[in-house]
Amino acid sequence: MDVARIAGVSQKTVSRVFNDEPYVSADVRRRVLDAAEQLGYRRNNAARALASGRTRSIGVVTLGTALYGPASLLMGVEKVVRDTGYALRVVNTVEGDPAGIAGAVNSLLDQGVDGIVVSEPIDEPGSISRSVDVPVLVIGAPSPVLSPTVLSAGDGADLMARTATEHLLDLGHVTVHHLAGPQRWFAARDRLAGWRAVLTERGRHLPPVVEGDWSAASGYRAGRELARLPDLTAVFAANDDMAIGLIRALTEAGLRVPQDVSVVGFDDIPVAAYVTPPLTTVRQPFDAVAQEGLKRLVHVIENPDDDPLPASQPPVDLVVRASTGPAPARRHENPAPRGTAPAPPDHTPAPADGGAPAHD
Amino acid sequence: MDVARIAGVSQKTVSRVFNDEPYVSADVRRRVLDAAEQLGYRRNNAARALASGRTRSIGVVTLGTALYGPASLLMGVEKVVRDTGYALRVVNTVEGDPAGIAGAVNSLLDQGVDGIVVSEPIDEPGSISRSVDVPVLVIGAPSPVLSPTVLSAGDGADLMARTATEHLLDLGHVTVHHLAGPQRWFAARDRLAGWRAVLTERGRHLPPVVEGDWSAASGYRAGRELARLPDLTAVFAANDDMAIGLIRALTEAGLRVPQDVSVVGFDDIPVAAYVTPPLTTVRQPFDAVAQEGLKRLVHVIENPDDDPLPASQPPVDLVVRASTGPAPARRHENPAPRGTAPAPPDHTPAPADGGAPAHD
DNA sequence: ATGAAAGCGCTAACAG
DNA sequence: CTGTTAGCGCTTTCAT
Repeated sequence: MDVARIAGVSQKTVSRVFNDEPYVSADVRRRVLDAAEQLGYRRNNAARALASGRTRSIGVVTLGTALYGPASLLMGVEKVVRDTGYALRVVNTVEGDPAGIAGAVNSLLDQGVDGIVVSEPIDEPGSISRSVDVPVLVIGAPSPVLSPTVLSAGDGADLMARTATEHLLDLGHVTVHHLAGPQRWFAARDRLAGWRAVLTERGRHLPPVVEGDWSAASGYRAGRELARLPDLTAVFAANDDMAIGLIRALTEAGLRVPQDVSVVGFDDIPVAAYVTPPLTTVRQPFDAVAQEGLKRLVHVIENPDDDPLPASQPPVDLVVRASTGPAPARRHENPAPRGTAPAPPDHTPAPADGGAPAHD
Repeated sequence: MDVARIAGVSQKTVSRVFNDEPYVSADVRRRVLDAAEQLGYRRNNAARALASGRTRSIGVVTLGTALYGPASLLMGVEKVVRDTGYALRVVNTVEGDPAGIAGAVNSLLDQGVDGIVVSEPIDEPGSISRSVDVPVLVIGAPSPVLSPTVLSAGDGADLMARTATEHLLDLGHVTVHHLAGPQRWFAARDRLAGWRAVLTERGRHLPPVVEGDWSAASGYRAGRELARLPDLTAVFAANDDMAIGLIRALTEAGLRVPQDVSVVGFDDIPVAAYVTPPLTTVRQPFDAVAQEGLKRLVHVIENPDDDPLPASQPPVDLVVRASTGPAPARRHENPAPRGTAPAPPDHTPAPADGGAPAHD
């Protein structure tokens, strides 16, 4: 190593300097740093990885979509990974890819990573638990792989769904319909489960579930169906995009939101406060989830023998805007003609703020 | 190497098998593969990289946002990188990070990559051209780094902006206002340039530019200002999120879209067809751009001596929906009271479809 | 068609 | 505080 020669020290000493190890005199450190600077020296990661057995990188398996949720999670993960000094390797799983999660995890293992993050995996039929030997953090799902250390994060979805449903019930709606996400996604299943639990607990009628694919287009299609239901007064949509498509379809069918039908979304995407009407929704704490999960993953990687750090539940954040309001007066017993505005019953509270965004 | 021993061959032969090199008899190949399978052998990438000097990985520098544009680009890049057998390393540049692009590129170089993709860089003051020794693909901007081989892709923004502006002018609007993106972004500057060029060419008045930060919230704020302008009849917004916030503000101010003011967005985000009114916008060909750019980057990496593959311009895709319509009759000379519906002049074409999504 | 020897650039383990 | 000796698992180069 040339740096060592120029600085007049051994290779090992150079190594010590660059790894911030103790026991290097200030003088020697200076000389090494100068020599390195002068030579434009940059240490070779491949060699480091080979010699030490650690790659100092973390792999993440994501869905190949630009959907707000997964994308936010990925950005959150990247930030923490970088902050902790690791490098990030990314592999997508494509829906319909036979290899699925297992294939993605495998390719990460081939590349060499010290830990793996599986973000919002979907339930691939073929992806049976392969066992891996590095710690794994699974976000928003039960673990699809076997590993000596499996951490999980972001599993508050069902509680958030409960809150959304309860909000609607508390406004006086007799029951709440659900526009679900694709049931191959755990995230979609959890939201459905939370919704169902609340309705069941309160002894409410469980209307049939309509399933979308997360897109506004699918929400629109579902909305055309739902608009025909005479007892429809409240819908909990599994994400904001579908809620927006749904609202468009309802509006076109002559139903007013929220006077005739209330709609709650999920995620709080950036435009949610600015669509018409501004969307009541449950904000997902993507950054917090990513950050906390990664901290724990890195801790396990670097202290394999310690007890894993405890997980914490982020608080549920229901953002009430203008797409939800009190149930229309006995609409299900005495259906007013669609598109007509029944005078709001005077004992119910006024709808939430009708215009300006609730936050920013 | 155990595989070699069990298969009864030399280490080198195992290497040949795994690299699909010629001159291995079918029999030997079988034995090696069996032995590897049996041992659960997986070749060590660090050692490969160390010995060969190639890491078989490509690094990408992205903005740390979940914005639809950057996120779509990243997903497109991931797909091609995976398809070509490379691994993907991701580093974000955070706005305000002093290290900026240069820092991100540096960390990628430290990690070891065979090529670098810089996606939609912003104009960091301090990030003066560092010279790097691997090929670089820059998407949507002039190159922020010096490299023996610099490729570029996705620079059709200015043409797309022209098309959006022309669409508005062709509808009879006297001039077009522009709600710009943050001018530190090249993407924002290109769109502004395209808009300005058209207006100038046609000898139209150039109204002052309002600058947002890509968010719906900033579009909303801009909309409140713009709503006060008596001659406002058409706005070209630099992205869809801002267009949505803008429309909300205009609507709240009593202006109808498109009867009083026409709005064109940029990107064609998935909800664009479902907001009210459905948004006329310019669709960005993110996947095509990523795919074509990466193909060329990989080609350069693997055939350093060949001529680089030629770039191609994707066609501009203006999606006309319901947020644009004919200019109101002489609104600037004889301003109708805000919020009133002037009867549409009968010689003008009807606005585009008012409801159902144009595509899916 | 296959093998032997050398070495990529670093860190681990131990000496001094 | 600093140096020596090995060797990580592969590819390279040259033999055979």
